Amino acid sequence: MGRTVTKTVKVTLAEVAAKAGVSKMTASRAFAQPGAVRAETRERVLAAAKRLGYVPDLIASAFSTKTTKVLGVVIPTLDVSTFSDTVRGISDASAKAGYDILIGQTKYDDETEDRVIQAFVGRRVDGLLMVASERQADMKAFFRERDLPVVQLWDIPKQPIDMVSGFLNRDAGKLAAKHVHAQGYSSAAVYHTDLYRDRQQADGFVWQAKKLGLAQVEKVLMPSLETHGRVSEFSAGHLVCKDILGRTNRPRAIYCTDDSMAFSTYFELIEAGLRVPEHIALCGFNNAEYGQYMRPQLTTIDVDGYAMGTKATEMILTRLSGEPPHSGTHKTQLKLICGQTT
Amino acid sequence: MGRTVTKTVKVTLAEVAAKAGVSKMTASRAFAQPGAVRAETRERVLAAAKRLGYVPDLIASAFSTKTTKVLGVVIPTLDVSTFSDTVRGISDASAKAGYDILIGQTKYDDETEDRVIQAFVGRRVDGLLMVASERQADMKAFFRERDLPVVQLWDIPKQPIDMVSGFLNRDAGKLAAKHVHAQGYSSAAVYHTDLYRDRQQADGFVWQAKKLGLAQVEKVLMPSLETHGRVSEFSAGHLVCKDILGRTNRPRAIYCTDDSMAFSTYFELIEAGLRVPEHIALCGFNNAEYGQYMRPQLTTIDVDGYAMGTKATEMILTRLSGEPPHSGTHKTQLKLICGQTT
DNA sequence: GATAATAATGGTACCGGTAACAAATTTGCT
DNA sequence: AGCAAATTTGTTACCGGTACCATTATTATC
Repeated sequence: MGRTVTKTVKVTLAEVAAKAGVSKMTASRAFAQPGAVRAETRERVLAAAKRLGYVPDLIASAFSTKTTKVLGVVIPTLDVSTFSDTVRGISDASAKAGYDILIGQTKYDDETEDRVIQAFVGRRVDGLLMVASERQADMKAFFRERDLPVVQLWDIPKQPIDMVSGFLNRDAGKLAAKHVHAQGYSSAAVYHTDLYRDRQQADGFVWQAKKLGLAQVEKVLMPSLETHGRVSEFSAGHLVCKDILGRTNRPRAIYCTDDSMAFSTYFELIEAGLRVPEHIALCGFNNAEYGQYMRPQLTTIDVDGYAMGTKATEMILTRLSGEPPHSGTHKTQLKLICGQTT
Repeated sequence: MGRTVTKTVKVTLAEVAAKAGVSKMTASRAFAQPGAVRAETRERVLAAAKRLGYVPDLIASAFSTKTTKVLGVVIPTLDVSTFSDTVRGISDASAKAGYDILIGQTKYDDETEDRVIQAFVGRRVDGLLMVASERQADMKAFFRERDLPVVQLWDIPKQPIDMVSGFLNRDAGKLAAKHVHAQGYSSAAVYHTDLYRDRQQADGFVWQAKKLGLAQVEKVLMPSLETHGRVSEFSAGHLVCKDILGRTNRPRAIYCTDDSMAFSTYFELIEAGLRVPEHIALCGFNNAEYGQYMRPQLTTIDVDGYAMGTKATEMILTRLSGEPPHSGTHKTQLKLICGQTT
């Protein structure tokens, strides 16, 4: 009983065509344009393909058609859950349309970002979805020359590269401030990181709070939260609490530019003997799931990251289909989720 | 005033070569094998490339070399944070080696899984990293034929397809049971979902608990936690608590096969007037960050998902480099993190 | 039944790199 | 200087699909 080593190294379309007794071209059409081939012929080709275990070479196809059916997703980091819903939205929407996605991290580093973008362009992605970074104007020409559709996410830049699916981070800060004011708190502080988006939120918060006449408003920049190469805003809670306790006149309400920061701050405050919201009110950002299941439920700002992702993908796909997109900018709605911490 | 449309459609290597006054081949080598070209020539080529804005076509390169420098990552879902550390590990390790990653979701559906794998194979990925699913034996031949390295993650299947970077889910359950026993609790229950990995953990937990002589051990399967297409184990807390309260003889300790379940259960229990761990001890799984920053700190089992990802990637890369891999299976260490909920 | 219109199929070239080998140039050595 | 060895550069073919156009088979029309 001889062992049959099936070295089916790789089956090409030519072999399928030969087996089916048709030309390569007809075999190709049987897959790509089923309507352009007689039903009987098509079935013969498909049967042959199945029998031989043919898997079309998408690289060769991409090489020939100049279309990869791949989208590139550029995000700062996979560390935090901030972007996970967005990526999920992109993935779902892409999959539905038969596209695959390449994901690359910039690590908040310009050089790395360039490298990732360069790589994706080199891989001939059909479109690029990237979380907006501060430096974008100079890329505009680069993408336009290549006729590569781009959507920027998580911000609405003043000078967008191309399309946008995001929101104004200043608006998030403003929304938080409005809520703090509406709840009747007369002083507040916003704790934020050095990230562009967070700084924008902090600015918006202060601007709005002052406009509404809050007696005292502060903006507190957290030091770098990097611990052995990882950034975790959870670790900020300790610092936030320490800062608050160290103040002579404590803010009555605080806004943290991320739920993870608000979350850890909450427990630090409780441990320090302060009550939330009786002594200090607390508002986070991004509607993390844990915040909604903790008790008291965390007040936060919901960003529909999933919709932001699907919308962005749809914009790309619409552009690729040749139709003119309805609008180059899609604004994601922000929603304040009032929990029990304010 | 005529509008000058700069249609720099695409610069090819041939154009760069012409500009530099060398052959295509020499230009190619200037990039791929810098040592094989005279320094002066190389610089001339690189200068020409830069001047023309040349971006190498990685599709053409892949087509020619039969090597894409892309790895495929197949995970059940991007919904939950379970796999995010692993993906991050894969991404980091891949990027370091100059590889890019395609990510696809199976949605815990066999057909979808097949489609994703088929697509990745069609895209000629150099390697495949996939979270182990229950059905794998039949794929073995498929991948071997194509000489495609595969690593399965998050489990150590009895009949692995190829390489493995994971752990025995039964071991996680056992570890939890040992801890529960060591803490002196004499009865326990494990709450788990219908997922294969969770069932394995539950089995391990019961097995070990019984072996250690716990008076009473129960296994409780949670109903499907799907809500408008999304699975969230956070929503299980309510059910877990209700189940516990409904019992005549409550388990003294409970193990949830995911931190999100343990987390929401904790708050439900507290709200129901039970104290943790005085009335009921609680142990989760997967060392989610929020669990470590909440107070009381959640007892959990740490899986080094990041290392699992980097290790898996290294196994693939080693295989691709031609060296024989040290071992086909890498076992990720499990570690019990004792918080204050047990 | 003959011709025109339409549908189905086939032939050829090409996408942009690189492998493999050949040719030319430089270097080392007596 | 002269020749072998080593280095550098060039030539050709090819990877596996698909676009484009030519050809053949089928159907419709009078």
